Amino acid sequence: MARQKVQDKEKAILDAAITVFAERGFWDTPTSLISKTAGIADGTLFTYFKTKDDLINEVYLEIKREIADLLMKGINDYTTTHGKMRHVWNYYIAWGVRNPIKFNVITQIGTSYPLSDEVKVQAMEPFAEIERTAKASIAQGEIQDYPVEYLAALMDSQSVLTVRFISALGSSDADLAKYQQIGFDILWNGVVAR
Amino acid sequence: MARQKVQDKEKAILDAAITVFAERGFWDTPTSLISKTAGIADGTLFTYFKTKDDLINEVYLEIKREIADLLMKGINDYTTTHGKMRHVWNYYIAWGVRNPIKFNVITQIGTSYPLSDEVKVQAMEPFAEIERTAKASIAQGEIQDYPVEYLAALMDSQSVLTVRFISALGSSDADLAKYQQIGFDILWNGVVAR
Amino acid sequence: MARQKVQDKEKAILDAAITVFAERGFWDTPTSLISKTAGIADGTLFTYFKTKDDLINEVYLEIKREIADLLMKGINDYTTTHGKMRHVWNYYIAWGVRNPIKFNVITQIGTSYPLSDEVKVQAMEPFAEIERTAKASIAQGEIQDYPVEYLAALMDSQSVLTVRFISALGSSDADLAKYQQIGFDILWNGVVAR
Amino acid sequence: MARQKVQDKEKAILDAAITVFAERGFWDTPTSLISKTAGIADGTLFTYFKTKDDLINEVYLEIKREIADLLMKGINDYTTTHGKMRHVWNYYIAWGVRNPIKFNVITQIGTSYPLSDEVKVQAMEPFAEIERTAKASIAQGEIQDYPVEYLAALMDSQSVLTVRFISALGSSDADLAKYQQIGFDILWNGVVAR
DNA sequence: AATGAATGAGCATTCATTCAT
DNA sequence: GATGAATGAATGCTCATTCAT
Repeated sequence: MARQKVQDKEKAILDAAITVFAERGFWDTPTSLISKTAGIADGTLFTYFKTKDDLINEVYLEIKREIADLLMKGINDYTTTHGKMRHVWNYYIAWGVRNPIKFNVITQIGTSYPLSDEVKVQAMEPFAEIERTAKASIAQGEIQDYPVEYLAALMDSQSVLTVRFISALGSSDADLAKYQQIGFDILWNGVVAR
Repeated sequence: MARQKVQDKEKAILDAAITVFAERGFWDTPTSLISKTAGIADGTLFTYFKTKDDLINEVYLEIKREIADLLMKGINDYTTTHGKMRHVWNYYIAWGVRNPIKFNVITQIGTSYPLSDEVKVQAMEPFAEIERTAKASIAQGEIQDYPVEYLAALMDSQSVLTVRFISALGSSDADLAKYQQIGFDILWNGVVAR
Repeated sequence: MARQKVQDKEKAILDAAITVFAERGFWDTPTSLISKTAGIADGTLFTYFKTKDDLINEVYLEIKREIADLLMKGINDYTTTHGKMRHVWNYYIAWGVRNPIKFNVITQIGTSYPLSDEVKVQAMEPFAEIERTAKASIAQGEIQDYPVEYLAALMDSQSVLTVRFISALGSSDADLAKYQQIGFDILWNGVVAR
Repeated sequence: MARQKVQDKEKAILDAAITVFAERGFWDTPTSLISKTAGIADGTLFTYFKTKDDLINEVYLEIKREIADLLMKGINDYTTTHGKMRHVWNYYIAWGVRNPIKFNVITQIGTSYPLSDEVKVQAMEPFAEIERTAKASIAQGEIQDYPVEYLAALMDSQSVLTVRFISALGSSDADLAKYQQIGFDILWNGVVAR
């Protein structure tokens, strides 16, 4: 038996990519720098990812999955829409602030890289639960009857902004807590029916 | 006369850059394509912009200035905070929907290009008036006492999202009007004191 | 038994190489494709052929040997020079037309690959009988007194051309017969003493 | 006015390519070696030839044109088919023997490179006159009624072989004269009606 | 012996920038 | 100032070969 493709190595490449992408932006990052950072030979990268494009898509998916796992984990401990959304909001903001590198990388890729449609779809899937919750809430007249897609996009964009804001302030626990609160209040007050 | 010609050429380069950046993303756009689109020789571009980086920064500033001019123009026709903000909001959304090329270019540059600090500062300046308005409003207890910088960032991110949303729907006048309304309502309800 | 297996594998590699060389030209054929076609692992190829160069040389020899076996087999059924040459000519042309893949591969290698001298010599050996026949014929005054090496080369080049010509026409039996005849007539009339 | 593309430089690249192609075969020749040999920067090669493929096709055409010019020049000094063909034969053989490098390169490219159809057609054009002569001769019953395409191919392949043979012998004037004679005699006797 | 992951030199091509004209 | 040919470093990816398993 020859050496087997090791998951460790794939992971190492992904991690290296995330690190250097965060530092220099992926447009400016040669694959050779990723290999070097991962501690492997230039050619080896391509046994794990057929092209640089594949690697970027995979980096994106990997991080999205990590986020989804985190956010969906405790979500059913809550029964109210407010509770569920608050949970998602808080965890996402906290994750973003605590993982600034990964956070930068997904937002960067998301906004300025032509991801494959397949990947886009896969990246959305895990968040379906949130949309379901929102729809139910609208149906009950709890939150206003705005198109859910707009609300989803809104929540996403506002969370990104909030993470960036906290990061710019220095990512202290106090700021995290403060803007988790402010951000969510604005969002909720903005959409709740009254 | 000669002066005129020169300014024309600079403008031509800037316009060409915006066009091709929108089409292919600026990371993927060689300066030679910009020159060609502008109808000038490859080398000439560099007598107007010392480096490609300078050009990108200038493109960004140029568009930001255009937006600022537009938004600030009629702002003092309104006396209330609500009126002023609504005016800014509506004009910005409409401008974005009607100028998708320029809109894409600034958001693209803004999120994935390392702009010089100087340019970032210059780009903010024209929007100072809005911040002043917001501060006054907070002082009067009209809108809640949240940090203005956060509010400014919020308004910005939400408007970008809204433009994108309308564009994705096809940019009809009806959608424009609808989401101008929804978006502003959510924003205002989110921050207003009650 | 194990011996058998080994020989089978070497044969499998050679066959695979011929197939893919014919399809894509050997300059454009990675050894990995040969391994894959042969149903073995990349590394295994190199236990049978030390380098790609060795493999190419061996492919060449293998095919040359096959041709030699075929041509020399019935040659002594004929007693006249004309009969012997006609036999060789006809069989070679027919073999080339019926085995276009192998035919292409040897001509391709022969004209554009730097074969080792040793291989060149080995490839010639089996055709010695033909040269002997020609020499005898010259001695008897049957064919003209031209250097045999030139005659041998002539016969070779003309047969290659003839095979290619028939192949280009579609390799029908009628064309095969027709150009076997024409080609040989020209050749024989060209060299026969009168 | 900027520096203009100089014909000298294009010529220098073509010459360099021919030289190194002859030495190592074009499959094994990196463009960087051609540039170096031509005394230009790596990138410059691509301002004259868009791709390596273009360069190879152009090298082929260039040499074919040179040959055509040479062969067609004095051809109409002769009135008989025999005279015309002899002229073409002699000049071609002599050119090949005196220009072994170029000669190797065209035969190499011709037999093992997938030339564009357009180039193949262009390369044939100048030799149309020869085919016309052959056809006329057949019509008069001077040479046998074999398909002209076959005859053309035959003449070509036999001349290549003859050049190679003379070259292998050392390219002396004596050998040149001797095999010009032998080769043509065989060819003519092979096809002439009797 | 067989496997196939690992290696890293090598390659065609691109492109921002320079500079002779 | 304008031009566009020249430059050469940089890049994504390939592939013959090695070698740990």
